[in-house]
Amino acid sequence: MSEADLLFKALADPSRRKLLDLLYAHDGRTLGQLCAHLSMTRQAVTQHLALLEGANLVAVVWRGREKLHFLNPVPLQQVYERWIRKFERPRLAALDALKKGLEGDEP
Amino acid sequence: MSEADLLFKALADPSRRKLLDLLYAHDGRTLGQLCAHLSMTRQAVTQHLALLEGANLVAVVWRGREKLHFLNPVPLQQVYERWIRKFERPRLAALDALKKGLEGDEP
DNA sequence: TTGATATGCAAGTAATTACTTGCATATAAT
DNA sequence: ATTATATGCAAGTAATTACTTGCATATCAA
Repeated sequence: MSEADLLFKALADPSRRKLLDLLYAHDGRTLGQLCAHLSMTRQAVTQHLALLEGANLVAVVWRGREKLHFLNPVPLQQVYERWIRKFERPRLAALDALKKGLEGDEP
Repeated sequence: MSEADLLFKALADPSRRKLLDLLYAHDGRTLGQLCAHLSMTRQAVTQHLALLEGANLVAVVWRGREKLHFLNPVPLQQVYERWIRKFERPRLAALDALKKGLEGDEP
């Protein structure tokens, strides 16, 4: 699976986006701390986090028996480069023209 | 379903992202033209496009029996505002510190 | 008006995804 | 040592998603 696929799939779920927000608000949380904010089992959260790790959006450090989670914003920058910046503005002129009834193929 | 949910779900599928790319390369294509680039049935493509429309990423205009598809980049800008800009850089300092063995909770 | 083209609608199947339950292991606290 | 805490692993279920097949409708061309 491509890097972009992993990324977009990771972002596709509201719970996973919430996890990113939680880490944004306070980086380095343990699994247990993250679980406290979501109403699902610890396992479910673990699986969401695994996906985020797979997309390289979250990095992990063990401290004793605790697993600390850190946000990695780099892949999001790549989304911007590939998917946002590229699509910036100019568009929709053609649509407007059509809607105004020009309806043609010719200039 | 929230607007953001629709958006991220729409972007989660590679075929749908390909459709956006196709429209970026050449806006205003018909359904048939789009189908020619994907190896799945017309119905499948229709369903993908419906999702993109639902996320407001694609707008449609009928010309006779043809359905023309246009890219709308505005929602992508919103993704940027909410999900990229916000997460810009500073991060990961805490992680680096930990990895270097400071391992502490205190400043 | 007949036939071909462009598309829609609806129900079904197959694959994937989100989430759970149950048990196991390792670190920490007493 | 014993118990409690923090987490992992694995298999199962339920829901969702991607895609198909079959038939219907509307526009265009001859």
